[in-house]
Amino acid sequence: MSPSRHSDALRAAQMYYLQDLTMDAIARELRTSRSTVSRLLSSARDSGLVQIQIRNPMDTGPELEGIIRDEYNLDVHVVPVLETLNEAETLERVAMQAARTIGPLVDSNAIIGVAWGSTLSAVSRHLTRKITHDSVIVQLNGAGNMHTTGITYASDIMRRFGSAYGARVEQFPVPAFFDHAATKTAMWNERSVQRILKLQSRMSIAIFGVGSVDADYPSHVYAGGYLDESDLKSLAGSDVVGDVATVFFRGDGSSDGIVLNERSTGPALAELKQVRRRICVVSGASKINGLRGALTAGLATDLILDEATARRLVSFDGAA
Amino acid sequence: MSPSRHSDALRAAQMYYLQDLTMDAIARELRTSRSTVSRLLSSARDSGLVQIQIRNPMDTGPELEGIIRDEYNLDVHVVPVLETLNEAETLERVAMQAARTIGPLVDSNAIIGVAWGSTLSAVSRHLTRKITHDSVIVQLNGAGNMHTTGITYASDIMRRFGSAYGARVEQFPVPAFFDHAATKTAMWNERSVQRILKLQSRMSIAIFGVGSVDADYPSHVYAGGYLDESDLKSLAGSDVVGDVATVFFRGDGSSDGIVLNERSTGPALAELKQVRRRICVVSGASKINGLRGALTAGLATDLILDEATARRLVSFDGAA
DNA sequence: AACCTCCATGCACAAACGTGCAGAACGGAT
DNA sequence: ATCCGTTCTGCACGTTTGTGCATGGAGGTT
Repeated sequence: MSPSRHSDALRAAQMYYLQDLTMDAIARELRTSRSTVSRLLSSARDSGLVQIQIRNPMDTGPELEGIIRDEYNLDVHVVPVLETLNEAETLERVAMQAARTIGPLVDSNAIIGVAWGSTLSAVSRHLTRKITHDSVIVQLNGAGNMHTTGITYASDIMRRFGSAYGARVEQFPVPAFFDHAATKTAMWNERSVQRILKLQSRMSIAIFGVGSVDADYPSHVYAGGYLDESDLKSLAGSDVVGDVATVFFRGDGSSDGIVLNERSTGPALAELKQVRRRICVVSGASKINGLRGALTAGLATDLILDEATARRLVSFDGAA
Repeated sequence: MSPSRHSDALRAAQMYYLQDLTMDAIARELRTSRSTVSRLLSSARDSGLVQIQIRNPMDTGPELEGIIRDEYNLDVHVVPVLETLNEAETLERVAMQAARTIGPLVDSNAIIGVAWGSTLSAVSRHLTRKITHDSVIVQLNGAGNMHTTGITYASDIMRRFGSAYGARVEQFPVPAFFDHAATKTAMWNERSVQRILKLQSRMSIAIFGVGSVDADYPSHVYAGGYLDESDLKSLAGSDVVGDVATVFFRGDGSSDGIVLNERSTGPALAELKQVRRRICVVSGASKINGLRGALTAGLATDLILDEATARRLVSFDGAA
């Protein structure tokens, strides 16, 4: 974008959002047409020049958000969505709102860990630009499986994050699960891998969805050729309810003794919990069991989820 | 406002600003009419639920803002305004943008010092609501003069600040200038006055305009019956260029030996400079001399001013 | 119960806005 | 200098949004 166009956009944004002038009036001041002003404003919006935030004064009684907040001790953003909407539409809307909620949290010098999956993919498509300096996007877990190297799918997500925030992107070019734990041990000693692990250990923000074993539409992980018959059987045998970044856990939040985790490339839960800001995005009530496990494990500091799921989360909790 | 209306406003705001739905679509989801949604949204905006910020990535070369920022080492917000606009319109627009710029800086537990004058009056009329807890608005200087107690004028300003931020208001019921320095000394020992002075010493934010001796439309202070002939002569004799909260200073930022200050009720400049955030709002290029003195004195950490004045500020500086 | 006042609602109209399209302006490449 | 591809602009149209007004319902008073 040309420099004068940029400063015109800034001026227009100030006049429109801070001075309440109409586009018509702005057009006259900038000696251009109203439609140009309209375009300037939309470019100002999606280049992150204009930041719109909704701050919920949380003194509005013990509503949905308050209940969840108290129960799990985290920040909650319930996305208002009609319960009648289908999965895809709900996901889109949760993703859009999640993307815009995340924006203000991203700062310069941030190291942002990003998982992959259909939720994150949707979020990545709705990110609003924000100019930061020296930020890094680092992939949380490998994406390869028996059929593909997973590169394109996961890397699209990463790339979108990178370009939205003007950040360097660090991929993690390993499979999601190794066939043999020994291979993982070996790889973890490679310097190329250690560089990524080191970055991960310094993350200031982590963004992830959750997988749930019994979801209506099983997550990528459970359906995408990542696990074979015996793996799935082993999960069932360990009472696993879900995963975050291909690391599995039980309903009580524990993850010890789950053998599959020894071959997984995602960060151990204890490690993940070192991250200051851990943002979990969930769309679809059928993920409820995985979600509850993740929250019980204390994996998230921020939760963004649709209203229907939020409602189920508290109603079950109430019964328990 | 009823609680359900409030939560509807929140939902509507989320759907409109975060999910890009049209008001029509939102109306259907909330089972109401589109016009109600329009009204919900505007109530969400001016109750501070929706926060719109313009962040200027300051890497856009050494423009107006950058030059001033570097010269005086403070944060600058230049308000785009056509140079052809008259004083009143310019003031309105600067005030509106100032009010919205200040909003995000106000936090709970803040002690906010507020001066009075036509600039502050205009700002106070455009404040956007923001819910805070345990904030206090404290008057920086007395407003009485020989004709009136000044109560209504200044207290209107204070009251508007108070109700916008849900803050307690502490007036300063003294004249702007005492006739005799001795009276000030006496009053300053009164406990009622000391309470205010104590609050002032703990301010986290101060908001003020500047007066300029030679402004086209002289400030309230110079025209409103606050000073008599001999006072004005004494100011001229001391090379005074302007004032902040009825405390005078010279072009080089110094204020020592200005006798009128001994009778003024405003905070001494050294005291004012203790405040972490000092926001100066200026509209009208004829205040340039007062402004330059105030900036040289380092009175402000944040400056909000119209474009024409900003331009004159740098062009003169360049010549000096 | 009857009355009144206040305020939220929906309607209808006018104002403001977004966007496909065709032409203009720009910036290389030949 | 000419061509071509790209980007920007203004117009025109359809859509979306703000608001004065009349209506109706809730809550308070006599």
